[in-house]
Amino acid sequence: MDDTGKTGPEIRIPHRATVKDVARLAGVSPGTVSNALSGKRRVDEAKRARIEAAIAELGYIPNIAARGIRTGRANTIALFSSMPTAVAAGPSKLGFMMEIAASAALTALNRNVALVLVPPIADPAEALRNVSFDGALLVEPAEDDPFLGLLSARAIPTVVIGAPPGAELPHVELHYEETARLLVRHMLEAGARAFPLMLGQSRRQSHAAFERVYLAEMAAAGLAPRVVRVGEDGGQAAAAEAILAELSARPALDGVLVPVDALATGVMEGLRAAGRRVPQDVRVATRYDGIRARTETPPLTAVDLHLDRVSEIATEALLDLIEGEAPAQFPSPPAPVLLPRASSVPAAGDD
Amino acid sequence: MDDTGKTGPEIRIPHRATVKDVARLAGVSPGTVSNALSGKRRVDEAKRARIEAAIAELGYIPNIAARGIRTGRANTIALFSSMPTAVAAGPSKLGFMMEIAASAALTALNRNVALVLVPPIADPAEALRNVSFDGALLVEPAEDDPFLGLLSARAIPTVVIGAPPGAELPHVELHYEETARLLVRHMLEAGARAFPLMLGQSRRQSHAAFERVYLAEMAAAGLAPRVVRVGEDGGQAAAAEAILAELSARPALDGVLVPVDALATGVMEGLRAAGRRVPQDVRVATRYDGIRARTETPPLTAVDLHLDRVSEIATEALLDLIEGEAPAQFPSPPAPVLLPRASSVPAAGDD
DNA sequence: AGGGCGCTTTAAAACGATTTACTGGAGGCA
DNA sequence: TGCCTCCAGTAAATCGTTTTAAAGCGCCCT
Repeated sequence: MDDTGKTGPEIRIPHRATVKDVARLAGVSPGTVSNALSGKRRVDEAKRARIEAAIAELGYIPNIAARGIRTGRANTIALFSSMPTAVAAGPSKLGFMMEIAASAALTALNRNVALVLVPPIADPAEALRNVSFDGALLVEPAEDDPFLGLLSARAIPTVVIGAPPGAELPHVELHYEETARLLVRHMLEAGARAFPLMLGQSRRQSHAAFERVYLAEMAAAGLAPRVVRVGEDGGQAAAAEAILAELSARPALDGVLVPVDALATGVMEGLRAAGRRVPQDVRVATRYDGIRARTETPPLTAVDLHLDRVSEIATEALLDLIEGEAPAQFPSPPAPVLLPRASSVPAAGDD
Repeated sequence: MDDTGKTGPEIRIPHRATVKDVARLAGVSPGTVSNALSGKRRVDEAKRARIEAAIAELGYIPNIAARGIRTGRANTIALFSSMPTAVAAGPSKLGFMMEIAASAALTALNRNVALVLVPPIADPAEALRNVSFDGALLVEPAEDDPFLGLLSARAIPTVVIGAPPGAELPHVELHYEETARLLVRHMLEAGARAFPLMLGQSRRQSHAAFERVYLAEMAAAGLAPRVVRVGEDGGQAAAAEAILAELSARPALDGVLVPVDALATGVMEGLRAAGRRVPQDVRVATRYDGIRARTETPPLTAVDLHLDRVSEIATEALLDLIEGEAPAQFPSPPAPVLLPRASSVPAAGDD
């Protein structure tokens, strides 16, 4: 350390009060203060009053780290996203994750637990090393999700939002099949007859469910199915390219069902480039009703997934789990609701 | 504790490895392991290798709470929002805060620090008691912000986004005046002559700056200014009511400048109810280019504040501050950019 | 009166890391 | 060779809290 100047905080730090200070001032032992605070054991009413007074006078705030070392609790839960940043962060950096985060943070804090945000970074193990938490909320993990392995290897309580690969973990449904059914049937009702399903390449339950339902419904309607897979890392641009290729191979295309909203943006871009009109020539629908769906021109038909409620349920469940309560059955979130918009429903005057 | 059943986790917890275990396996003392890990002192190359091996074999992860108790660091920063929930959370629970949160979380984690989200709750002191952090990011605090007092009383390093009341704290500019000037001049250029400025009632720097600039620019243009204040707690509904009252008192109104986006939504609602067309009869513009501005019909003219970059700068500054670096001058974020939209710019065919 | 019971209180151990203070050995210099 | 310095290593102290084990006290019952 060099000597060129008085660097660093020379400010007199007010020696944040400890439980010892409180005990001394109240004339009791530290153990008693602890008991008064936690309510784990009876403490004499008069003493309790003196303790309260001392706490107020000193402005005492318990040191959470110190408590954590003894109790093994961090009073913190983590929210992980493993989606590739091109999709999760995207141009607007909002969406899915953040909608869940806001609701989870509020729910957790109401139970005196803080929520930490763990964005997708290069090395997942690195994240684990720098953040301490009692449990994790995992959003729509892929089959080979890097966090999933780490979390279960460490036996960290985890609640999945969506459906866990393997169905081993407690999870809160996002009603994949029902959502898929809503959208496929809507496309059919909107008059689409030759519409591919465009999915990301990562192995996710939601993709599999969409594919399953799509194939079944198309078969039932006597139509030829077609599934297109796009590398999610490429994001929007890859989707635009893919839809152009698709158009030249199958010019009769009259719709696209593209669940991932970032890819939907790309599809719209591609359609515009190819001179196809939405919705007159091609119907488009996506899943998540986020900023992308709403601000496209025209706005995209999507589904209200009730993410705030889902997140709330998942957070409550995780906190129960951490406290050792049996996971029991989670309340099922409200059913998804279709939000028909101009991208699939021609307005009266359109042709 | 009752005895009705084998409750609690009987699962054999794998005894998470500690520094002692690592030391024993590597044949050194715990202190040496600590030094190897932190790099604070030289350690023999051969020993270091054995330690690395032991760590890998045991899957050792340092206990952050234990470290924190000794070093006084939590390796965590908090993001506070004190905005009333009716505005900050609103129907979509997205927006401003979350956009900042996403960017801050990423920046922090790149420096091995976690970000915790502290939503506005009833009792701010309660929040402080349950979350431990080394520093705080405070977004656009009001004059009498409840967190502000608590944070400075505890001498917690804080960086304000926006401008701090009293200019005491380090902060990152949101260019209030420049933003206000962009918008007022745009309204004038768009042909508005009788347009009130609608503000929330809370005492914020941004409101004050908007008012100052608005009054000056109107005076320069020889126009009569008019400032309307609306209780933010009422949110959207209050704004709708206010604009209706304004319309009946001043039927000549031909524009509204309403910086808070939740209030802007209310204004649009009120204008629709009154049968005024936007933008033909009334020009409308707001500040934050969030989901509300983009999804209104017509979409609202707004300003790109570069929140992601602002948040990144603020987070870096806070981390430096925590590490004792002189705050120095923060890099100034990019200048705000006007985003003219249909709410203030009549399309070619409109009349 | 004395033993036993139940309750609150306290002193001390424990949690898992970092930091301090000391030790022993290697090497340099006279 | 003898002395001094420097360096890496270890044992022990330390951080602030909770928890354990033991002690103290009052009271009832016989």
